[in-house]
Amino acid sequence: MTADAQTPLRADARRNRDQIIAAARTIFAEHGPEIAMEEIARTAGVGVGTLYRRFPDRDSLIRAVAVDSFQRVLDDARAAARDEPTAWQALVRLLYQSAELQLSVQLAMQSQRALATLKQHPVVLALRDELLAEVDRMVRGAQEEGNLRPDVDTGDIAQLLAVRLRAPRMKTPEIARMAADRSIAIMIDGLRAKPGTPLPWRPLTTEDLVG
Amino acid sequence: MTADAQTPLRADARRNRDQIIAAARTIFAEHGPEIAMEEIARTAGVGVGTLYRRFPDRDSLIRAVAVDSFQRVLDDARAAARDEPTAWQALVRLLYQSAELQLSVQLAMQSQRALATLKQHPVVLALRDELLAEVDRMVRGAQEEGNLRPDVDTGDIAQLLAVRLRAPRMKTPEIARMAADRSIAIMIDGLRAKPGTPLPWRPLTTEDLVG
Amino acid sequence: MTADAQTPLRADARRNRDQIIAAARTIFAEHGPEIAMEEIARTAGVGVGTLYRRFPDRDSLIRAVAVDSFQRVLDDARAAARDEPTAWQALVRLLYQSAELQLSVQLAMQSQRALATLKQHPVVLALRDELLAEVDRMVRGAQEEGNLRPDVDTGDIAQLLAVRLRAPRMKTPEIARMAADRSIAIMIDGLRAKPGTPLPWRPLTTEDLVG
Amino acid sequence: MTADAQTPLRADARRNRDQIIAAARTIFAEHGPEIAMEEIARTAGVGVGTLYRRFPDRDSLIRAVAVDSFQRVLDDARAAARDEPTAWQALVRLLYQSAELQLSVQLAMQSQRALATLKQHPVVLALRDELLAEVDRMVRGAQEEGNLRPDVDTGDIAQLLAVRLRAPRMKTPEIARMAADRSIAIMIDGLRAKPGTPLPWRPLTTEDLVG
DNA sequence: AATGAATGAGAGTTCATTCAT
DNA sequence: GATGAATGAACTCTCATTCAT
Repeated sequence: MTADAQTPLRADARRNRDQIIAAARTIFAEHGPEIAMEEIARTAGVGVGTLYRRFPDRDSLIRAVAVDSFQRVLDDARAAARDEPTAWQALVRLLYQSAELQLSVQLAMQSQRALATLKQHPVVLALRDELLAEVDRMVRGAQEEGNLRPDVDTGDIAQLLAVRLRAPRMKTPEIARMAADRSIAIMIDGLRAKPGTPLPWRPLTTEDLVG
Repeated sequence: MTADAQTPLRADARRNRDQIIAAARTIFAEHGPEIAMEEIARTAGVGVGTLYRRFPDRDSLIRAVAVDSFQRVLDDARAAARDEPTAWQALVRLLYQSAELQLSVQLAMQSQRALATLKQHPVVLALRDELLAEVDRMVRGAQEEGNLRPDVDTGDIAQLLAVRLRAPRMKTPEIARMAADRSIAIMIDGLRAKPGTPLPWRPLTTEDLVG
Repeated sequence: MTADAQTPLRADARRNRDQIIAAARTIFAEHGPEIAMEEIARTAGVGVGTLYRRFPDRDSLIRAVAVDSFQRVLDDARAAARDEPTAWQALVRLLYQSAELQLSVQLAMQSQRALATLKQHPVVLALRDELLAEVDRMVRGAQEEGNLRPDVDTGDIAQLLAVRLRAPRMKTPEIARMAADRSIAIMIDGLRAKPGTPLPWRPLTTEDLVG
Repeated sequence: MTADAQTPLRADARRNRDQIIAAARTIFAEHGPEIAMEEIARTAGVGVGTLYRRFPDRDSLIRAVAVDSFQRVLDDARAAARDEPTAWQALVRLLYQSAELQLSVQLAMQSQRALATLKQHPVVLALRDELLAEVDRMVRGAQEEGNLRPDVDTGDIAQLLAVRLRAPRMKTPEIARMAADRSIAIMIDGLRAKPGTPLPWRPLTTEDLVG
């Protein structure tokens, strides 16, 4: 009944579901989460009726997209932790790869309603917590390695991760890519363990974020 | 200050106009530019009719808010350029003060429609260009001073300026303030003229932004 | 307080009132009686406030225009009765001159509301009755003269009078004029006392009209 | 029958569409083309949403009603041409039957906007032209028969046809019927080929009408 | 007394969601 | 199960009328 599959859907139903989520991802990213449901259905190549059979209301669809998206970031983070030689490098890679995160965060940012919706959803919260735990491990590791300045904490990193999502739609995708990479590089330089200036206030922890 | 003052409005009309823009600023920031017009009117303490007399449609109101907002950032930037001893310090101050910019950028980001609206509007475009010119001067100055790393350009700074708009609505305003200050501080450290790592690609210029 | 002047208005007020009625005549004829009040005020060269001071609501203005218009037709009818040598000629002249009647009848025809409004108004009703009485006299006279076929009555004439108002806006005003004159001429030929065919039903009297 | 049948509508949709047009016919005739859309929907027994799905805006509905109405008059005219022994009798019958035409003409007359709308619509224009062509044939035929006075042309007849639309809403439907029949009879007598008086100006042709 | 700004009820239109086919 | 038609609440915008200047 809800997005979280229980009975393993019939093959065609499964295909529909996937098409719908894919369409919603794209179209939410482009037009925000208030886009007409009919539009999403059309893009997915199904009727509205089918959309509503799968996702009983808009929030349900938003949640499904967010879960899907968070899951991908989490996978990225875990792959980075596994494959990179140092925690610092894993962190750097995660920051560079944060593009995917953009979607979920954008969803949340673009509308109060979407935000509220996601904050209610246990699956989304669980995934978010897992992601933060992963980043937390990297932060501690990188500080122990001496690569990450000691006066930051996970909350600070999360802030920076979120940067990627600003993307004031540049002239071309190439420029957008450059812009993102460069601003992350600047931030990474600012994160290295050879502080130019002490940071103001106090390190932000995971706790500070969890609203 | 406003976009199209022609006949100097009657005193009460003027007051209403200002209240409406103020209300729209707040409420756009909080709920995005699709919020019901009635809501804005109520917040401003006027009837919908009055709102519509002043701003014939939603776009017109969005434009007015954006102009008002851009004007303030521009004022900030000029004050910084005038009052600070070095271009670098002016730049740093502008980055810290960028909160105001948030609104206009958010407006543009939150909806495709708002973005399109603003890109059409000559006054908004003119203000944007003036602001970029101001930042451009600071960048050159700070590089000549040897305070700003030479491998960045105005486009890179504009990217960072836009960071402030992420604000995943922290637990409390105080934490939000801290978060903002700290991420800016990290970026500023990354900008100092003692690069840890060369930045990827090439410096982004004003040209790269003007889409 | 109502349209029917009591205290002889101040000269400028009087001028305003006349301008408003004149403007309303024109604009009602062109756009129907639902036209925005503001439009009428603008055309009359006064503010809405002034319009409302003179005519407390739309109905009141409609009534005033109708009275003004009926009065002119009545004047025409009386002049015809006075100046023409025979009743038949007076009738013919009235039919040709009926253009003015057009406005009031159009007013009534174009909207249910206007019709209801006018049917309520004693002054309008009185004028209408005086006009019908005048036509009635012509009809009897023309039948006694042997010029008008005996199997018609005043109601039939009133029907024909109303024809003038159809005017499906011809190509040019000249053609419109021609069209009106010719259809009236055809009808007049049909009215002459040398019937081609007996008319169906029975003569329509004034009574049949008064709804 | 309808303007733009593309996909053969589903049975229920078809039924709704017909009900809507029927309701609109009635209610436009009674209250003019500015009547609230909701009213039409209620009369048709559907929701506003359905009305708007079928006819995206008011103009679109007005056009559909006009097309439907014109089609009926055209059918009448053709039936008359086919069934009546002489062109004169066909013409007489058409004049008497012109009640149906009333609606379309009223629509056009009652509001500037409706008129403009119809003048744009190719289907309406085509039907109008076909109707005029039909009348044209009758006129020539009746003149050749010697039944119709030679100094009139199709434009004159069209004028008279339009008479039926005046109907200053008589006391009862019976009286309205009588009034219409009688004024047409008078006009027909005026049209017979034994002119009492030469008509003024010159015969009006189809060309004179096509504005 | 004249003006035009303010108001808010109401009309037009869209779209999330339900339901008949 | 899929589809798209129907529904009506919600929102945008207009305009008759009132009221402060």
